[in-house]
Amino acid sequence: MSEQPELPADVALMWGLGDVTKRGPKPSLSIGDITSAAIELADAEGLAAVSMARVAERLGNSTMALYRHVKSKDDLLTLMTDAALERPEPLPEDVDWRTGLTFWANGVLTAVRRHRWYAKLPISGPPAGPNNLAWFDSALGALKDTGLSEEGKVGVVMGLMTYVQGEIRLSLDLASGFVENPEAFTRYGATLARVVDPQQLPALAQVMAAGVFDEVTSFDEADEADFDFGLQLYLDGVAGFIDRTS
Amino acid sequence: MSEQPELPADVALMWGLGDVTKRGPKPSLSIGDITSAAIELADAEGLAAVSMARVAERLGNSTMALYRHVKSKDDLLTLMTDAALERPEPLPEDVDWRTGLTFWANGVLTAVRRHRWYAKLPISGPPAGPNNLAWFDSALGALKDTGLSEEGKVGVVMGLMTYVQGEIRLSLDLASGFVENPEAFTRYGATLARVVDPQQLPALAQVMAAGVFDEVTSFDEADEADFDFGLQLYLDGVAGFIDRTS
DNA sequence: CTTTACTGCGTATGAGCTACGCTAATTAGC
DNA sequence: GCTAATTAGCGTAGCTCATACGCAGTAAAG
Repeated sequence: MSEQPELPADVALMWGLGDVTKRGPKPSLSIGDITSAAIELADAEGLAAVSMARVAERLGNSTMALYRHVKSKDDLLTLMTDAALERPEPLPEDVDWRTGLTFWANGVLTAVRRHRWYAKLPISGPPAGPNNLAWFDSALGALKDTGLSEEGKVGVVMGLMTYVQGEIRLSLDLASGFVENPEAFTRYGATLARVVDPQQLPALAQVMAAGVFDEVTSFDEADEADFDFGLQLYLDGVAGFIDRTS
Repeated sequence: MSEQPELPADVALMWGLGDVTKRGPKPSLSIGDITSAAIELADAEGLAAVSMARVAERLGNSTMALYRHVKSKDDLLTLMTDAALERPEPLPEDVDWRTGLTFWANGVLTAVRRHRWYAKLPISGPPAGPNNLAWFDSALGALKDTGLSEEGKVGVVMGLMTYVQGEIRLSLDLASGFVENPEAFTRYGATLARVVDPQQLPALAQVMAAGVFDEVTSFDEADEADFDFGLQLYLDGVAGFIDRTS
């Protein structure tokens, strides 16, 4: 009745819209419990540690019990991608779109940084989970007073999401690469020096000669600055777009 | 002698700078053979099909033979990330930086699109393989005549890489999500309608009311347009940056 | 009280990565 | 040419995983 069957199964799960039947034993597990346990495990020991057995163990249940609530492991991973985002902090009142989007982008970044495994999960479709949509809405809301068409707003937000996505992925991948093998970073300048032939890669050689890769940056700082630099460039572009279309 | 031991093992592998010893049987496999076989397999059947056993089978060798050339499966995946990029097409002569970077960005996109699994592989460190560095050099070269400092160039290119990375990942993830489960896309508008509460997500509801999600776009086209839209916004920002600093 | 639907779980299967050690090939040094 | 050193290929086996299947117990429905 209240539930048409049109919703994809995983979307229904994320919104907690399963069929509510009353027979049988009370479930001792909820999807939320399972998802949280999986997230805690991933936070603590990395995504590789998330096996159905380990998650079940953490919940004091058997491995196969999980399959009563979740169709497959991939299903669980999808749930994790939405749950990990949590709800966005509401935008500050009465700020211009640029401040709003900067706030938003930094919010996404810090939300995701709490879960270093996030970037390793594939995105299986357009945003559909409650948290993902809340973030989507929040970014669109920041463009409220720009006079852009709805389609224009979506384009701007998509581009921003793409940039932030890229930054997240790069940043998190590099961060875990750093933990695994710091040498690759601290010795980066030296490595390039061994390997780059100025004849073949002249522009790169020139950058190296200027000493740009010499300083062993603390990496987290460098990253933050790069993110903001690229973000502001993108927002400059958006500003031009808004001027042009209004 | 000619090889200091300073290079990380995987970088040495990518550049073909292993120690050259002469004793023992002639290897019947080269690292290049293994990498190519793995890439062909991934192209044909997806990344999940790339197991050490399948790769070995394709080469007519036993599984364990591979481990004489490659430290682990992760090692092999790292090699694949560099090899899959191939060499960049040289930039057209005498074009301005903007045309150059647009050409470059589209080049990356098409190179990577040949390998749909690319986005699923983690980036373990800063660009160090021969192909990665060639792309890096190519982008830096496009900024040759801008008067930017070397550091400024690196910043601009990093931002661009980040954007393109994000686009690649999103685009490829969504594409494979589409193959797997087209409904999630064709029914996206309907799904949102079921799930979005206009009170809680007003900006999103407004976009939906404007019908932006109604047309079932052919998806590939939509994607291409989005990429270019965001790219041009970013380059607008870069143009401003160049003006400001010269 | 019986039927029904549903939860939890034990078992088993098959696939995957890789440590270990053996065999055979090839070259270095004499 | 002969011996020792070194290395490639590979068979076996151990471990971890995801998950199909079916059984047993439980709570609501009739």
